[in-house]
Amino acid sequence: MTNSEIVEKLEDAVACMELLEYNVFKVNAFRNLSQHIEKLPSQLSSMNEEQLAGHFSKSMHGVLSQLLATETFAELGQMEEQIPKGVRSMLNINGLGPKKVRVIWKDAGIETLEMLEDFCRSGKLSLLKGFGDKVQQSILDGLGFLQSAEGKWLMHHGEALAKILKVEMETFGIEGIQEAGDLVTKAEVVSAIDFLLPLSQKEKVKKWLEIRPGILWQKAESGPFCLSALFMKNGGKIRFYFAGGDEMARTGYLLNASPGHWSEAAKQQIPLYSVWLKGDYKADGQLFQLLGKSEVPPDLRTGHLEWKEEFASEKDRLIKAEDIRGCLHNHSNYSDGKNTIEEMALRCVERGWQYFGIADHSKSAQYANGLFEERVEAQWKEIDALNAKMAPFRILKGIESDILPDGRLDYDAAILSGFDYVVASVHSAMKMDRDTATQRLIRAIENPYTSILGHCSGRILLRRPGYPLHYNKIIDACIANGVVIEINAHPSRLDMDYENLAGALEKGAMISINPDAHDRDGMDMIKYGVWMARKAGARTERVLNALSLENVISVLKKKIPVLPR
DNA sequence: GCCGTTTTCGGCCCGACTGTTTTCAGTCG
Repeated sequence: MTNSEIVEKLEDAVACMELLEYNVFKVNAFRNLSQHIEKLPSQLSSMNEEQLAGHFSKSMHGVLSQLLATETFAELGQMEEQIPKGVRSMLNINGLGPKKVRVIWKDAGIETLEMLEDFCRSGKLSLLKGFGDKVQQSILDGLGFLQSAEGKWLMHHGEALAKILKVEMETFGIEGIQEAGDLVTKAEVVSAIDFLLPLSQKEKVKKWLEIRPGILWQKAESGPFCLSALFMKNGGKIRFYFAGGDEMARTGYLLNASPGHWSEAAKQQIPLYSVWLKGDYKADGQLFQLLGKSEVPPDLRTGHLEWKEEFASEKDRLIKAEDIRGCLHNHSNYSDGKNTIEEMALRCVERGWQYFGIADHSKSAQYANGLFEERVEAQWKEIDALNAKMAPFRILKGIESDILPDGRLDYDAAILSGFDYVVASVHSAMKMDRDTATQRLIRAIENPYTSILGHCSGRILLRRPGYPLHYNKIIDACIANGVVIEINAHPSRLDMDYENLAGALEKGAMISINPDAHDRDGMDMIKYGVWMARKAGARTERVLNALSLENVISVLKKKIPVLPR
């Protein structure tokens, strides 16, 4: 069992305990344990009993030993028996916490999400004590969002699962496995894990599906060229497409392009469909030759860029992972990160980067151990000392300053002016309407100390939608005020989304691809931001952290060269 | 349940919003 699987189980336990009204401090002890394990650099499964006993208290050691041996623990099993699964799922609805869910469960006798939906639709929920029309509507909205997210994976989770499945299948003797679909087109989220295989492998895949625990082969939904299956843990789809030797490229192309790619081609009277269907080709490159077009890699088959006249000359100028020279939105153990500033910086040096910016949480974010003024100054001193030691590598002094509900930042000018740059982000009061939320962000953008607008919509993919915004106004304000737009590269955010980002780049905005790393490994997440920036059409010179240190500093001082596209 | 002790039990992070109340509980980040 991996640490993250253990954390999942502990979080399940926390949810159960809250629903069963356990002593809040016991619940917190489990929550703290879970957070502690999340931050551990090494896997618990690699520790022996003696080491475990040395690291954890007696009772927590007992829990962890059981988890490692049996993938669950006695108390969790007992709790799960007492609470219907549907009741536990209700905690995933935005705005519903353990107290309200308990009332829904115990007072109204609601045990499934379907029952909850009916109850809300009939207007009965708003009659319960402590509930009203707004809560009822917000639960209905939440249920809708939950349904739309059901059975999907964040990209890093989908990628990891696909990798495991591929290795298992290869070990089973299945050959010629290719990933396909969302994993290859690098979609925002993975709505199905798709594989493409030679037709000769179909019987072996069937045999593998018969014996693989946790995956349910859906025979009724399978056909001669596709086996469909359900990943039981999250209800997600896993599909195995098959093609005869000559048809691999044709089938692969069908799987590895988004609907927009086809519709935009049709709109522009490009004969993609007829060439795809009848053309004589064995690889994608030949297909594009037949079309007389420059080859479009799968991640750019979105319909946004690839059929434009200038694509052939532009595509090599799009940002690539190797163009990145540093990263600017990261957290250290000063706030809620796991590593020291030096550890984070050293990882950047290992990656061959020239600079690194620390942007810990600001004082409003006390839940994340945000920095009061005294600690900011202590951090600056530490950074100065590290810069003296690590030159010519450079650590920039940043902060992720909270945007307060009225649009002010949460430090005064005296402190803000001391940073090399300020990432302004929203972390609270996210239920604003479009006009109010837009005004709030614009006020923050107009703050003379704001350098980068962080994760602007506040969305968490598959968990909550962002607040609505007038994107045109936000983008115009960023350009007018020399504020760089972040693409938060964490696969749960990818915010600003690539479609709005494309509009921003068209207008001449500058972007920064920020991993929002909370530990050294978190910097790997930058690749997902690069993927999205490419879809948005970001050329290297429009990406702040692909610039040299000297140019980064000049941009952060608001000297952005506005280049026409 | 854990921690830190003045060793045997008291305290455990918190500010602010939202929707429901009519002064506050629940939720969130």
